[in-house]
Amino acid sequence: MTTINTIDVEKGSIVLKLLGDKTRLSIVSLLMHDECCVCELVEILEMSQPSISQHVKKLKAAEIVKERRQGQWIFCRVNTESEIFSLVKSIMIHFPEQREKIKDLEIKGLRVCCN
Amino acid sequence: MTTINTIDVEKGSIVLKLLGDKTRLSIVSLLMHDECCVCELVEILEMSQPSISQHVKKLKAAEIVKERRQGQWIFCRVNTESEIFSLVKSIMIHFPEQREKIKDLEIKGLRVCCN
DNA sequence: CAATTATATAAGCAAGCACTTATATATATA
DNA sequence: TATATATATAAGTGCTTGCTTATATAATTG
Repeated sequence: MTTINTIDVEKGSIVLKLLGDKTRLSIVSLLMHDECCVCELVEILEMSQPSISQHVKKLKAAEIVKERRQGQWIFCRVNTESEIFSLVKSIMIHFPEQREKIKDLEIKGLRVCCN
Repeated sequence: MTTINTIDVEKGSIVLKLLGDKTRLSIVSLLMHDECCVCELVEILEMSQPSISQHVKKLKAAEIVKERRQGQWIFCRVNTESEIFSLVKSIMIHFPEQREKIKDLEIKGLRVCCN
């Protein structure tokens, strides 16, 4: 029998509250399979840059996502080293993949990492 | 390869937002292994009756929990028939079991279903 | 160095939320 | 039928949240 490391309710509820927002859930869903920079998220989600920036900041604070700077861009990805990653992963498998959204960006020539 | 029925972001974020509250997360965690009536939740969580009642109402509206009236008591349990149950289950396995909380109630003679 | 592009931050605001207190409803029982 | 117990609901309140606009910072490029 396999056992899972449990997360305490206090910490877990913070993660769930953060993922309980459509925009943030979409961001994490996008990042599950690809690295994305903030400007790509702005493009895909059709939201203002400050709004996306604030959401990413919250996700980072909760260790749900990680950032990496490359030149003027900040690339975001899911923080797979975090204590809460197993919870995040368990949740995200229930949502549709977003690969096409990123494919669409590539087709439009708006994908940053293609430069 | 096994596939999972996906949930749309709109619907899923509602579930996550609801579970993103410490009290509601505790309620669902308690209900994962036992049926409980509202007054037992009030006792265990040490919160006011209206507050618990309002939380349960929200969980019911989102089809996370179900109710069953027996006399003057309303017994709550997790709605395992719901479309979103697989998501709920995936989440709840990450939190510690709450069986002892209910055992404690039994010891104190406050368990309703023992009557 | 000036202009451009990407991102972050600050301040303000309207909506949502979780509680409270007071009261209503529903069932059980003497 | 009156009282007690369980639960629901309504209204009020302060805190939180997600956006907006404006501005700051940081890296790039001509």
